[in-house]
Amino acid sequence: MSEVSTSAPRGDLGWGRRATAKEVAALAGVSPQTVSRVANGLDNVLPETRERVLDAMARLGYAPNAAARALRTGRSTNLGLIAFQLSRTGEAHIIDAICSTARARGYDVVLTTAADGSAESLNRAMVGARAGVAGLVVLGLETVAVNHLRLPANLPVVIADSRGLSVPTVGCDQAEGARLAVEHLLAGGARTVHLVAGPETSLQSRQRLDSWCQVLLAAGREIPTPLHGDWSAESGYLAGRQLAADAGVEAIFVANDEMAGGVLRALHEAGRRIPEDVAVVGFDDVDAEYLWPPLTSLRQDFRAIGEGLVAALLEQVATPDDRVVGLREPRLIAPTLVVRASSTPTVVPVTAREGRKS
Amino acid sequence: MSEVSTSAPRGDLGWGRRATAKEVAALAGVSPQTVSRVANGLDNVLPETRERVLDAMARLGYAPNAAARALRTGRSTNLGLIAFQLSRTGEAHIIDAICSTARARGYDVVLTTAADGSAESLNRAMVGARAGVAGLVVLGLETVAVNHLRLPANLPVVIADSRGLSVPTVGCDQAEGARLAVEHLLAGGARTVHLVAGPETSLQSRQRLDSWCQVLLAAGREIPTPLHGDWSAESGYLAGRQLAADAGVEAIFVANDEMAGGVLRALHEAGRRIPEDVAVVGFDDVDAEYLWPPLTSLRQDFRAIGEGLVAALLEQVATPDDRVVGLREPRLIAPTLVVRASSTPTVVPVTAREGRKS
DNA sequence: CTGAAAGCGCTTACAG
DNA sequence: CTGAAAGCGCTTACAG
Repeated sequence: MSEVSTSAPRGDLGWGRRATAKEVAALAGVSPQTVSRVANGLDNVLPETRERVLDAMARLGYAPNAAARALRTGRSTNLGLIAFQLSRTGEAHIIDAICSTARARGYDVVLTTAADGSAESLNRAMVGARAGVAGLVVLGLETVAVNHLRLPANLPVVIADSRGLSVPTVGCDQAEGARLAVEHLLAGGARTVHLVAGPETSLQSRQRLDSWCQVLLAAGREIPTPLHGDWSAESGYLAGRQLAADAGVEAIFVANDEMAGGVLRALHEAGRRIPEDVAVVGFDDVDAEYLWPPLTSLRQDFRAIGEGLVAALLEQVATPDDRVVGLREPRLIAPTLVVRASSTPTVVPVTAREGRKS
Repeated sequence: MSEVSTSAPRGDLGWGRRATAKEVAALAGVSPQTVSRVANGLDNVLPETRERVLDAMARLGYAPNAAARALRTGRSTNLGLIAFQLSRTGEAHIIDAICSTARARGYDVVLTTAADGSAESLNRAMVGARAGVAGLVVLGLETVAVNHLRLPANLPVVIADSRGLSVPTVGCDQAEGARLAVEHLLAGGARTVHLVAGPETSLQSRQRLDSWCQVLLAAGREIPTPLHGDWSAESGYLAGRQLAADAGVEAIFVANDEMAGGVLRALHEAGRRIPEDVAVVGFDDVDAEYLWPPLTSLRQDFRAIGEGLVAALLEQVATPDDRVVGLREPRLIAPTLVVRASSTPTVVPVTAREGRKS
């Protein structure tokens, strides 16, 4: 570990020292509040004056002190975002959408990661995150025990994919997704559909499971015992090995794509043909297209979910008092079924067959 | 879209209104700075007094106003984080590590997403992000034109995976990774190794390419024309189809796992056996284990990279003046080769063969 | 169109 | 161990 330590001053001031409006004012020969007007883009400034101020700002590298502004106005331009397992499937996509939407609306996003999706973990994260933010977006609620969630008082909050909480919610229509998956597999000729669900404590998993169950019931099919994974590919693999050992399994609905990847591997290893012997459908449509065979999956509109969350939150923020304007039906965004080769032998990418049409 | 709009007041105050130290002080019968002492955990407070204050804080739900504190102390507890394509492979893992490390050190992370990895895009993001943060972590620099990067003056900055910039750097040892990949494939018997690189403008891709080239050169092997993807699975698929059409291709090093997924699909579709006909190695080791066949890949220690970035940044922040203490050799974190079935026919998961040992 | 005054909530010396 | 005073940098009325 050889470390060449050199000094390379970047100016006369220490790190934290930055030009103030007062200094800009002095340089431009105006008062501080004229600087403020220019900084905030107000139009009651003589063009010539504005020029002088802008020039002085540029020369001093001025940027308004966010803390002072927040203190004075009482408004924060920070939105708290609580998430966990960013690397998991859809979470990163939603965060991406939240960030760009927030920025477009003039807000910064303060990201706090929770240890897991339990109520305790999220509560802890919310305590840390609530200071100095205009509102809170909570992602990754993974618990059925939503009543253990302690929401900060006096702060707008939206929670993705929750239910039964008195806060606005935006999320995927899990039930609709599961319905599409099961009906697609039944339409493909399977007598029934096996399920690899998420953790039993997961709200989302529960919703997908309930819907799966209802659709099978409505169709008068046998309802197999669902298996539970933890959303990881490995857990899907383990579940897949169980299902691969059962010759009666004709179709599997897997509650997310990562687990579906594991299921596919287990089926390959057992020599089961996909989809001829077993048809598989995943959920999320992340990386599904380049699994082998390409995985039929439910595409979530993560961008719409992220945008919807920010919109619902800012609606609250804009409300002068503390009425929960958004206490309403959850806003559900329907996923769409993207059919690929893992569930139908006839679906073959056209590009892949060029030059050797059968 | 039926929306039930109900009012549900959560207290007498509007959203933004929170208890102040003054109010806590009045309730506890002390002065505001005693409240401040308690809030900051100073020990020069009589235990009995502390109790009264803590009680009052709890009753009013007091939390110090972050903006006021930041303004007064001149210190920010925010770290700016600039990233793009959070959903891409390793980025989310690094961000996760950065968040938890930052929080453990008492900092919040303000996340800004850039449109892409170009110098212009990152410059724009930095302008927005530099206000009110103690320092900046820049992720996702994807341009070879690092000299177009305009770093904010008077602000500590660390950039992941950069080179030739006068700021501290922590990143993956790309050259070492590529070396391991190529040598592994050559050791497997391939006459040479084809490359599916990232974009030509990517610094990381360039480093992997250079190393690939050098290792082949040193081994006296033919150097095939590298193909360039854009890191996406689809671009890997397109490159894979070209390579699959060439019967001379025996081994492929793909610069990330997503593209490798596309390459595998193209090889499957062309009927090439993996690894008997073509051996494949990816990079990042994200989701590699559950591709089919399981993909040999270079595992990056994303957590170490994230922690290293925060550590390097806070080292700067702690420096009283603006010397760049960390202007040193980049801190490189070596990836490790995880060998799986995509590169060696002998590697078969033990668990998968239970009960039918050949 | 521009400026003097006041204050957001906190913490840092300084007294006692 | 506790409190009165001052000020961080900005913006919001209010004058002119």
